[in-house]
Amino acid sequence: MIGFSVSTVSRVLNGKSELYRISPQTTAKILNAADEYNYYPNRIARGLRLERTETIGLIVPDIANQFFSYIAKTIEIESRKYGYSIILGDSLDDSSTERELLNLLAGRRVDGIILAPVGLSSDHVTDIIRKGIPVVIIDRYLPGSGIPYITSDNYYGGFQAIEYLISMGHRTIACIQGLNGISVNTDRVQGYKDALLKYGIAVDESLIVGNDFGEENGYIRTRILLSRKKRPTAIFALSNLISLGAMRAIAETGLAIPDDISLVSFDDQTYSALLACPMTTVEQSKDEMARMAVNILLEIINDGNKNEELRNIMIRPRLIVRSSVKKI
Amino acid sequence: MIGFSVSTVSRVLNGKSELYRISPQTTAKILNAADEYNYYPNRIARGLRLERTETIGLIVPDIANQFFSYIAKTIEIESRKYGYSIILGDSLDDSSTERELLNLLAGRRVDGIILAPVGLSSDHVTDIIRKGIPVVIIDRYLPGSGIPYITSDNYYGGFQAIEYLISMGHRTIACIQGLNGISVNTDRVQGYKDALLKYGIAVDESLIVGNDFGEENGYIRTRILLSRKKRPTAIFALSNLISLGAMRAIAETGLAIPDDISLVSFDDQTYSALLACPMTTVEQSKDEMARMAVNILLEIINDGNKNEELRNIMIRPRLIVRSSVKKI
DNA sequence: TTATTATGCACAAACGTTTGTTCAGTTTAT
DNA sequence: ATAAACTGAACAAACGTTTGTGCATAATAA
Repeated sequence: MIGFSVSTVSRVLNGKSELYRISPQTTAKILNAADEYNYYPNRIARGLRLERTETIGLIVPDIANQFFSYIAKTIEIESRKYGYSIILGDSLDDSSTERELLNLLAGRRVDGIILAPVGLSSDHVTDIIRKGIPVVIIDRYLPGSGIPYITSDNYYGGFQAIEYLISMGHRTIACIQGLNGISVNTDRVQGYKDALLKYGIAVDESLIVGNDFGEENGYIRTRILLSRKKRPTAIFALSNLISLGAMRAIAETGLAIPDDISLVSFDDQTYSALLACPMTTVEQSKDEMARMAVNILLEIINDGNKNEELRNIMIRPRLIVRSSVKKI
Repeated sequence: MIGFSVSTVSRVLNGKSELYRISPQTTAKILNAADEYNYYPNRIARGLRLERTETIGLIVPDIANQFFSYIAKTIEIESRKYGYSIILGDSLDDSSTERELLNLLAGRRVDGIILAPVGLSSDHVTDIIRKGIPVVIIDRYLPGSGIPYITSDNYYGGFQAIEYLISMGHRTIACIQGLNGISVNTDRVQGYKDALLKYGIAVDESLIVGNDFGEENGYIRTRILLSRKKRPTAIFALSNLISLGAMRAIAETGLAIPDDISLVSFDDQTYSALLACPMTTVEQSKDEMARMAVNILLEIINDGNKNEELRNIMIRPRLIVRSSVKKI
């Protein structure tokens, strides 16, 4: 650069001047020169030497889904505070793509991975962890895997929603599920069932339908539900996409919310309050989930996660009552 | 690994067996071993040696905005096809954050950057390009900078929207702008003005308000517009966020769309059709924009962008007529 | 049989950092 | 005046690849 050895420059730029007894004059000269030439160290070389890339992999099933894009935003901002960058992967709600992304990120030597998993199995995830790359899971958890997670208390959310519907006089409440078997879904459905039971309402399994968190599932299942002889008075949609589909189906059938049918949805969205009928939703604290994910992951990266109690977190969601439920 | 030198392994794994006369037996052995031990080359070391990280930086003003998250999704998927990963940066609609991110990405030695710029100036971008990192700009363009861009034909979109409003009998049409001075905004407003002029309607500058693409701007400006003595019969909102804010303001004022006031918005959204009043929007082809951005960037990365005509692209938007405009 | 060519792989340098160690030159203590 | 301790910076190895080159051994040609 300007006559000093690279080692000296490196130490100065890393703030280790006095640790290695670099004179203040030299330090100043190097700092100035770095500034003047707009010099930024090559992070690739740095990563190779340090075996640490200051990079976090983020895998979500659908970044275009506002639930995940909102989380991604907070994760990016929070990570950057600590010098970490985000490598983004969209698993397209597909297990094999998720697997591919995990390997890709491992090859890129990310320091850790935040994963919103798509499928039911956790083998490919534990494979990655065995390679020494810490993973924390958000949104869902993989029971029995021992992988740290941050999720909403979905049982509580489901329970609250149904309790509210019951308090509004509803007795025939349909539930349009997401992917069966994953924790998010199971817990919400369990909350649904337990709330019904608490008020002495028998669970009608035929009212629990669907197997996908997407819009199409919401649409199709609602069409079918609406064509039943004994039509439910309310629908509990387990995702924002499902509720979007449900709304489309309801509108196409010529019915109105909440007059003809009531609707409660999981996941509050920017537009929830502005819909044809402002929607009553179960709001998950995405910000908190994202921030905790980053902080726990960094803790594991840096300290190996001795802090056992930080491994599994459930955040209580909140019912936002608007006007998509009719009192009957 | 299994008795062969690293160089041999490298050549085999890169498919250069016959080029370097590695015997089929050796090739097979190495391939098997790599598979068995689940070996993936260290992309950091690779990046250092190759001076090519197969990584693309993506900077957007707000990844939680569906417009950008949708684009990000397509960019990620399209890039991955070619072996590239995405490093995501959210500039928070803030110029200095954008600058910081550009330097960060340069330090991380991304092979190229796709940028949806926030501000008016292009100096910090040309700095990056001078460092040898290709940049392509999406959504907007920076006039005079010579930086390749892919954008919607915003003039056309604005023109179409207003022409439609006029055909529905509207004469007093307000326009809530985004950030003044940037191309997206200027072009849309120019389309607005020229359409009015074409039909002999004088442009009333006091009807062109606002200076931000966010929801808050839409809200405030609409509140003010609605309180005018001579209330406009229609509002043209230059972004989806602005229209969300406008809707909130209209609802709070106790008015209804389209009976009391008509609304046309830029940017079609998943929920546009499902709003209180299904919204008439100017849809931008985000998919196409994203895919072209990736392909043009890769072309520049690989061939240095000899192909001059691919540097500046305008994609025609499409007016989707729903029911947020009343015939008067 | 000997010279030539072909075959199959290993060697070593380089990419740009970080960091333990070395080593002059200078100051302090005896 | 000499030995000891300190000061300030350079040297060199290492991180895991890729790739030009070298070098045996085997196959072919003369």
